[in-house]
Parts: sequence; C-alpha cells; structure tokens
Amino acid sequence: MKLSTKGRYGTQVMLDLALHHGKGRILLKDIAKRQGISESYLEHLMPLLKAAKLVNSSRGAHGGYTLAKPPHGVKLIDIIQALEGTLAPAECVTTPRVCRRAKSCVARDIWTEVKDAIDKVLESNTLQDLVERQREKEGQKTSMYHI
Amino acid sequence: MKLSTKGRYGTQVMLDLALHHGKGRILLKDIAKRQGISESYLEHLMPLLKAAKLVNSSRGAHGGYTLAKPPHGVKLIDIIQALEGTLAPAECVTTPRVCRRAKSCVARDIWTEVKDAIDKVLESNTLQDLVERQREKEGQKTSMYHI
DNA sequence: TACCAATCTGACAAGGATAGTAGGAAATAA
DNA sequence: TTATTTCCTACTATCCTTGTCAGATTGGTA
Repeated sequence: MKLSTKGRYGTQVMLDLALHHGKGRILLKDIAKRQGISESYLEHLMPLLKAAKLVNSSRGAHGGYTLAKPPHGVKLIDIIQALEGTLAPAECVTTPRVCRRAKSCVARDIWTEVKDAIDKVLESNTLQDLVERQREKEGQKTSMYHI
Repeated sequence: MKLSTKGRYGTQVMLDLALHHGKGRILLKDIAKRQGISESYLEHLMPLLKAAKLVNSSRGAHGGYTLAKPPHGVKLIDIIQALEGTLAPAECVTTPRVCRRAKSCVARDIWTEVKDAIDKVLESNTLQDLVERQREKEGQKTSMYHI
C-alpha cells in the first residue's frame, strides 16, 4: 500500500515551492534539479496541482510556478488529494456500490477507520509545518559543524 | 494507495474462520463460496497465512483450515503484515537506504507518521473485535425483522 | 516583427504488479 | 484404493506506473 510517485514527487515540489515562497516565480527545471526528479515527468503533475488551485503558473520568459496560497494555508491532504485522489485502503470505503456487501461488512468499517487515521495526519500538517521542520533540521546540521 | 486483494481477501478469510472458530476444520471451498472469492485464487494466500502461523491446515479427506490462535489473539496487523508486508506509504520509511536524502527528508517524517497511524488502528483491533461487530450488526438486522 | 524561454499537451513504450487460471502432486481418511 | 483436500508450479492477460519524446502554445524581450 504505497503512494505513487505522483503523491511523493508532488509533495517534494510543493515543499520546494514553500521553501522559496515570496521569492518570485520558480522554474520547474530548478525544482527538478534540486529534488533529483525528471523535469519532463514533473510536467505531468503540475497541471493537477494547478487544477486544484494549489499553484499558479505563468508561461514564457520569466515564467514559472508559485504557491497559490501561503504555506500555512496548504494542508498536505490537499496535495495528496489533488494527485492521488482519496487515500482509502479499499475502494468500498468511498464508493460503497463497488461491493454488494458493503453495508454489512465489518472489514469495511476497519478500512474506514484506517482512512480516517491517515486523513487526520495529513489534515493536521501544512506546508508551513514542513518548512519549519526542515529549517530546524538544517539548523541542527550547521550547529554541528560549529562545534 | 490501496490494499491489494491479498490483504482484503485474506482479512475476509480470517474473519470467516473466526466466525466458525471451535467448529472444526473449515473447507476453503466453503469460505470461497461464502465470501464470493475464487477458491483457486485463495489457495495462493493460504500458505502465507500458514507461514505466519495464523492458521493450521490439514490435507486430505476431512481436511481444512482452522485458526491457529483464538480470535482475540489475532490482531489485524498480523494478517496484513503476513499478506502485504509493512504498510508504509513510501518505501523509505522502512528502508531508508532507498533514498540518499532519507535522513534529512521531512516528507519522510510525515510518511512515518502516517504509517504509525495506520498501524495503531490495525494493532488495536483483533478478529474477536470483528466477530463482535459482525454479530452486533446481525443482531440489529434480525431485531428489525421482529418489529 | 523575430526569437527565445517556459509551460502545456498528447502519444507512446517499457516494465512490473495484480489477479487470476490450470494442472497436477502430495497427503489423509474411509 | 479411492475420494477428498491442501499444496505447488507454471502460465497468462490486463492494468498501472513511470517515465520519454516531440511538438504546440504562450509570453517577454530586442
């Protein structure tokens, strides 16, 4: 039960944009380089993030991407939802009609609890939280070099 | 991010065995019929459950399967672990070496939180809990007919 | 205008995973 | 010995993932 690269790469992209928030338009080329991901593959994810109104884009010279909202306004679940759809461990959770027995199925109740637990984590973390964690880690790293 | 049929079918099989616990050996054929799953496909899952010591089997006439432990002794995570392996949303959570940046990656911290949240749900539910939920639902159903 | 830089779009393909089916071997009870 | 049942191996069809590639479109600049 893994996320696809869409969800993972997309999160990296959004985090990269958050780290550069307020510094103007960011080139996908640069994000791809920093994150070590194929640019031409990322090109397929960006329209999804744009459709979800998570990023703004502009074409042409001096074009690039920016966050559509400040980092504290973007929950991780928004990103995952845009790229992977709903994160339920079984389809019957969100689409009961796929299984005739859905209503009376106790396994489905468990899969629903699992989905809720996942959602709770992704609801309660924003890009701002990630940015702060990252800066904290970087702070620890440099202070180590200062010993 | 879905469970495969292994995890889902396997849970149904284990629940079926739990519902018939104490009634002797259960035929896979009957489980398959009750749960509406191909028997020949289920045959592939059973060795995994056996290897994890969750079921006992005996071949030949009057053979069949039984739970290896009472229903309250089997956590759902045991079943899922046997059939799907660890439920982490990204491989780097359990195998950091797959990504050079794992140690400093804040996304990985989130994926770890997600994994822990999933585990917590599956740790805290046993087959006995499922059996009770099921009987409760069935009770409601029959009492409705009695109105 | 002409040109360049960047996003956007669609077609295509390799590879792997999933979800089975089929056939028979091995074990066990009657 | 026969019927029953689990067990094991091989095979296949289909779908999804993860890209690559080529070009269209848009916008800024000289």
